[in-house]
Amino acid sequence: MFIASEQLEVNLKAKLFRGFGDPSRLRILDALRVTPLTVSQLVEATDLTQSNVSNHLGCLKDCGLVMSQQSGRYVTYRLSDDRVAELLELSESFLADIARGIYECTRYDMQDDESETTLKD
Amino acid sequence: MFIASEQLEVNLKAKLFRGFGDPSRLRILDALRVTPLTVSQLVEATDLTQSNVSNHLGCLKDCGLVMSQQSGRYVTYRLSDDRVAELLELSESFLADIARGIYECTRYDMQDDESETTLKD
DNA sequence: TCATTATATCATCATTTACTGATATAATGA
DNA sequence: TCATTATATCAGTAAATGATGATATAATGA
Repeated sequence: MFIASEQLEVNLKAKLFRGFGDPSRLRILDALRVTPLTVSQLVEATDLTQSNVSNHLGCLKDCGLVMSQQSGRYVTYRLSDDRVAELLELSESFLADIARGIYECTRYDMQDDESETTLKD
Repeated sequence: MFIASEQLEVNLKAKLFRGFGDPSRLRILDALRVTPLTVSQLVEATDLTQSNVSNHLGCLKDCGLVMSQQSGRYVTYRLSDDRVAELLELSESFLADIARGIYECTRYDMQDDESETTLKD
């Protein structure tokens, strides 16, 4: 049995991470790390279609990763919090080391092309 | 046009975040934050089925979030890096503030039951 | 050797997700 | 008002994903 609020928290956290879990959305977020941008600027920056960008922005907003501000017919999106960028940075630092580890560390057992991380005993 | 290595990096990052992007996997990771555990201990800790846990562990390993160590017929899983826990902590801190913000900040425009984060202008 | 135990893998099904193209909404300027 | 522009939404489709039950593998102890 699980406490309802724990369930809720875990679901919310999963939703948050799923916001980051798509290459197109990561490209949108990467663009917004530099500066706030309108939808059409994001379309240009990412080479995605307009409807695709709008849909992803909806998802990102729903996950709380971005916020939007309308002025005239433009809607400008920005990261909603410094920790969004921090999460991206931390993941990049982690990935860099994972990649390094896979090539440097002989205790890692690589098989196939997948990045296996089995620790030999 | 996108540089191939950028594409690869973004795909890898998306894969990493998708590892966190499921409630069952988050519960597994939460359990492993405290201490390394065998598969059967994880089954008990999470109330998931054995095959479900094994499948999720495969996913987590593939994403580089956990590593495994076999001893006898037991396989013990642990978080692969401190930054896995750090990413979880950062997301929790973020979610806590998002939730607080939604209730406290009158500049946020809530509609429906969704956690809207539209900034009024 | 044989039965048991721990874990992994596989096929299947239902659900979710991402993308596309078309259309709707709504602000602007002529 | 009308045409244009910026953005959002929607239906349809293809692909990915998570859960389940059954089965495979492989280590252990009798």
